[in-house]
Amino acid sequence: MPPAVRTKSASKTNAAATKIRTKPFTPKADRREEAAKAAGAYHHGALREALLRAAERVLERDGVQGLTLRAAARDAGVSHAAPKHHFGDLAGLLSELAIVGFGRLSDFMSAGLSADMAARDRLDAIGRGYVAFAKAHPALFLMMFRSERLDMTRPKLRAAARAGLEVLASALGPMGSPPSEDELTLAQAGRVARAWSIVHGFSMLLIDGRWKPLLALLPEGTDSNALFEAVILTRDRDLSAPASPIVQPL
Amino acid sequence: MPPAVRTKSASKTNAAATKIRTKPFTPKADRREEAAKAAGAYHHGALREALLRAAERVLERDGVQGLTLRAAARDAGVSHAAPKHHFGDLAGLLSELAIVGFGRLSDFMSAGLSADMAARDRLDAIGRGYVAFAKAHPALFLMMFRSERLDMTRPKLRAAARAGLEVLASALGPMGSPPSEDELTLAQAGRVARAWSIVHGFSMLLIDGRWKPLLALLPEGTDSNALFEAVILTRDRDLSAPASPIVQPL
DNA sequence: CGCTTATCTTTACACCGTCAAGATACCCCA
DNA sequence: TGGGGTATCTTGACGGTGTAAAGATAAGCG
Repeated sequence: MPPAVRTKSASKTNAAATKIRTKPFTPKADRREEAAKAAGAYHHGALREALLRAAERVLERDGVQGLTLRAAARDAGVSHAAPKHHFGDLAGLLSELAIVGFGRLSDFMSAGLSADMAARDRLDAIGRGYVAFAKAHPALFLMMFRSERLDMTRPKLRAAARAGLEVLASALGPMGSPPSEDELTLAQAGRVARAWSIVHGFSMLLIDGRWKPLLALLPEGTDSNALFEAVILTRDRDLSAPASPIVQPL
Repeated sequence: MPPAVRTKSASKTNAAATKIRTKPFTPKADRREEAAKAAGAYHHGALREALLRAAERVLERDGVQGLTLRAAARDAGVSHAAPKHHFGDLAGLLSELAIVGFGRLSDFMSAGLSADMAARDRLDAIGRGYVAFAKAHPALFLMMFRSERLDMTRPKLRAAARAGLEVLASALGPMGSPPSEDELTLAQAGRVARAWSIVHGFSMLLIDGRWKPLLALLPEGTDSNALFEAVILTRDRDLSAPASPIVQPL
């Protein structure tokens, strides 16, 4: 990897570099850790949460490549091996962060919903929320869908990832009840998969900058939001599904 | 990073580890480099192409995480810094590999086409090719859409990436001529973006294993191909576009 | 034949993840 | 009240990585 910019707070432990000292390390309590930490204590007290916040800061600052265990530890003001006790390894830290990310994604998806919306308006709103989340937190979004760096065996992560899918499916019809207790028709699954593919593919390509050539062919000033609205407008005409308002209020 | 498995060919230079030797290194010509290399020569002769092939082998063997400059050099049987001269840095190697990947993706997309197909059949065939490529070369596909590891300023890479988009767009109507010379209506762009989003999102989620929870709810034995066919079946009914057979034969 | 240049190796450095050992502080129970 | 056990955090080490610089070799060409 390239030297990984290290945008700030690099020279933090080299001041007074005497090796002999009574208190080891003196972790420089000026690092803003709200009040959860006991102001310079050897034991941090809330290092786990502090590391998660630090990891997210690093993610937003340096992107998905810049988020390393050591960078998160650095940003939290602790030693490079401190995360080990709380997260085990890098996949552990990323997985925990991905869990909170999926929660936030669900919030974005249901943010534009109101109880009196028609079924397809609900779907549109959820899709807009999905893309808005990807746009607001691109690095976090990418990280959430990089299975090779996550630990997908963690039940809480699997559950969090599945919850997002269910928010989406909830707008397309009853997805737990109809034929048998928990069997889906292929047509139902196709609609869910289509909806998810559209919003996910659009988001991925947006983050990766792949819409730029297309936007360049459009009238001056057309942005990605307008493009996504155009995608929505060319929607399926045949919601031949029940389309009944069985959708639970959410 | 974890020790990066290093599946084979690890003990290759430690035999006869005498530091004094007339011929340095003796790169062990048994590495199969077809005939392009002069059998153990100091100068490889075709190292650039050999490194690209080696990189692709590593990619298929160890995934997108396992592909490093040193791993590619190892697999090609040269020293770890050898790629520098040909590719500059890691982004250079990955970019060159991505270029051949985009070419192959285009081949997959047009593989199922025939001249007498209706417009929407062409679109379906192209989409199936897109997903088939992602399934056949998942690691390469992922790498092609990881802009942070690529060098998107390279004109050849930009052109290669754009070519894929144009194959897709060619099935949706004339995308270079209609209103002005090179302006697109928002509706046209919306159809292109929708089609690309669907196949790309489906592929990404497929590689990442995100369809498993959905497939588990479907009748026993339903695989991802069936799911994608279901996605296609719930297609747009309104191809209100010209739908004329202006599409060039390709 | 000898010089120039392209190609490849060697060495070195900073950063990475992870492990093992040690230091410290908290907690709980005697 | 104190003391031991344990959770937490630091230190140091190892092999991995990308990449820069310097040296060695071969190829090409006058």
